[in-house]
Amino acid sequence: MKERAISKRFFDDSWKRSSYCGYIPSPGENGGDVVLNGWLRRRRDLGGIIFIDLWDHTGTVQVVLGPDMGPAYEQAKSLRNEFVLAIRGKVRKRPEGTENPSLLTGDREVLAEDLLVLSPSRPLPFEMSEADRVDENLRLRSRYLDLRRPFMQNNLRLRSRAAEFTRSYLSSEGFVEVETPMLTKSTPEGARDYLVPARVTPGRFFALPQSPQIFKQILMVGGMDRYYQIVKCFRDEDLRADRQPEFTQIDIEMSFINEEDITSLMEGYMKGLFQSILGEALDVPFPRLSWHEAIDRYGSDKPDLRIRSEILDLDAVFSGSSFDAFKKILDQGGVVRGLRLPGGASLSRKEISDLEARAKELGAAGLAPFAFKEGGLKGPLVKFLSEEEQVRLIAVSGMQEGDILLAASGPWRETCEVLGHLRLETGRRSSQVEEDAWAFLWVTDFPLLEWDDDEQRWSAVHHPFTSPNLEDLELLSSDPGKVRSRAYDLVLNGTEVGGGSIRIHDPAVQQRMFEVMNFTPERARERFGFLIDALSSGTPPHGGIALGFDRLVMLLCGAHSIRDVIAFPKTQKAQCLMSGAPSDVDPVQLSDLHIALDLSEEGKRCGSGGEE
RNA sequence: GGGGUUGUAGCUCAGUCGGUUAGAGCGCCGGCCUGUCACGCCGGAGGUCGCGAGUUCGAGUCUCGUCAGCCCCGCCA
Repeated sequence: MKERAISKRFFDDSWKRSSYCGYIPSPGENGGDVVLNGWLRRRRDLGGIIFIDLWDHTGTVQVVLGPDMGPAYEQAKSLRNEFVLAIRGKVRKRPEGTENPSLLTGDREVLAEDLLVLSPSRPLPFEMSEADRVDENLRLRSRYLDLRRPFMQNNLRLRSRAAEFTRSYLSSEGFVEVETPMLTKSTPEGARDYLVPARVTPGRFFALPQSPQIFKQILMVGGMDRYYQIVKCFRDEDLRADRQPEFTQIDIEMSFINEEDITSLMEGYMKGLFQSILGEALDVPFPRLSWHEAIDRYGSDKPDLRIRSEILDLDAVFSGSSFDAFKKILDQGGVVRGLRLPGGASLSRKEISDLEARAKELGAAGLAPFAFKEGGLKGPLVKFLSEEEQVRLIAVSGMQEGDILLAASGPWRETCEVLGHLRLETGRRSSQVEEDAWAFLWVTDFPLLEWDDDEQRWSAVHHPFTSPNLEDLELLSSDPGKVRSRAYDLVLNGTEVGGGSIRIHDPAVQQRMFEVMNFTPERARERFGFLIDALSSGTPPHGGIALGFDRLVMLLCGAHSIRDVIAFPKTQKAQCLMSGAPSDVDPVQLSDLHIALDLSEEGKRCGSGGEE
């Protein structure tokens, strides 16, 4: 940047804007004198006259700088992109034939009379006009520029409006916003914690909350009745397009309620939110599926209902067939499931083998294609099916001429999930997705416990305070894997946007849970002692939900990553490319904390949504 | 931890079968231009081909490793 003299003029009241760039009064209305503040988005220097596009978050307006503006014209020649300017001038109608219909303010312009450069700009690492094509690496490093783009402006402003709606809705429903600690206690189960050491407590660590779960339950014990918070949560896990190491939840908990209270509250919330933000009228109540049905029909506990196709049960077709591999699996209690791809018979050999490779990557033993063409089934396994079985396969799958059916076999859940992934991926590729639909649904009746092979014990699918379905209480001893929980997830367009449960409020049931999970009383006490004490001190029946605010806003914005709705997101390696965090610290800071580093293995340098 | 993909000028990209001095558009710098709006015209500067090894007479190009971005599997109660 060139050396510039420090201007004797400064940003006094006379230079404060009288109008935003996008809201310039039309000359007919309230034309006349204006002061503008904004960024120089583009300049066109024609030699004797200079046009600049002055931008702020409301829009862009053309300013004309001519020799008749006096000494300031000389200065105007040195203006460059993204300089911050204050401009004094007069609004006028553009001369006939020079209107620009692609600009909202394109029928008018500001004839500059005076100009103050508030701040120059270095030549920038990328141009605003092509920022949507720029490498994300660079966007993140220069986030302040990225944020100046209309796309990011829109996303963050929409996010703000969504938060505002959330507060006002919950407040009107009698919820109290309570803040919970960020420096808190590490909890077992679940994601890896971010740990925080402190000088005054050497050798001990805080953990940043994975969610305020325990605190919100204690607030219920504390008689708060209805709590909410829009709150950051932290999980040290690997990232995805919809996961960040720190992410925001709308955290909710209510007393003296059951599942219906939560679902109707959320349906009212979503209806209001979509109406207020997008002007969309949602149909409520949302459909519900049990977890078992979701896996069985869609191969996912967060099915995207915008895709019509479902996974097909082919057990009956293959149980009598002479294909031994499938029969053997069926005899062992496994399943045969299929996925019909409309028009898929025209897939090339390579496309089919790619699908097979993907199925294997997802854990399937293989994938058997049955193409329906030239009036009959084609495929390597057709010869194992009798005429009658072929007819039945076509009938069961609803195949039409030109379709293909992909069959897989193995354990129920794994097989469904493999086909569930293929359903999504092929559905998206062949645009079977109803793009402008908002497909909400509730997934209920999750299993309460699952067997943890590593630790050789039952562990909570949701978390250890989730209430079992009281009808299944007996199974807790006899067949823990069969116990249904009172947990529920809210799914939108194949994204889990929220999840929660009715909690255990009976200390005896909680005790029973810990026993099944093989937590000794000592271990339970060490980890959750304060919660156990609280729950033994008069606990109202209670339950709640947490919504993944970033994911919800992402869907509202039509963005494809939550990074696009977070002002300062981190990369997949959980780095902040702008600030360079995390970074080395001064050895003195470490010694204050009594921390010694052992990086012999790792070398010197060096995963989030609505679930609670 | 694993699979895929990308990395060449400030940005977006091209670069043939491994072969002489690595190119284009935009941006930047200088000059010209009074109705442009992706202004136009003339000229110029600008390169650790992500990094490190290896193969070769010769590597942007081939091989191995490594770093970083993105997508995915595992993981995320």
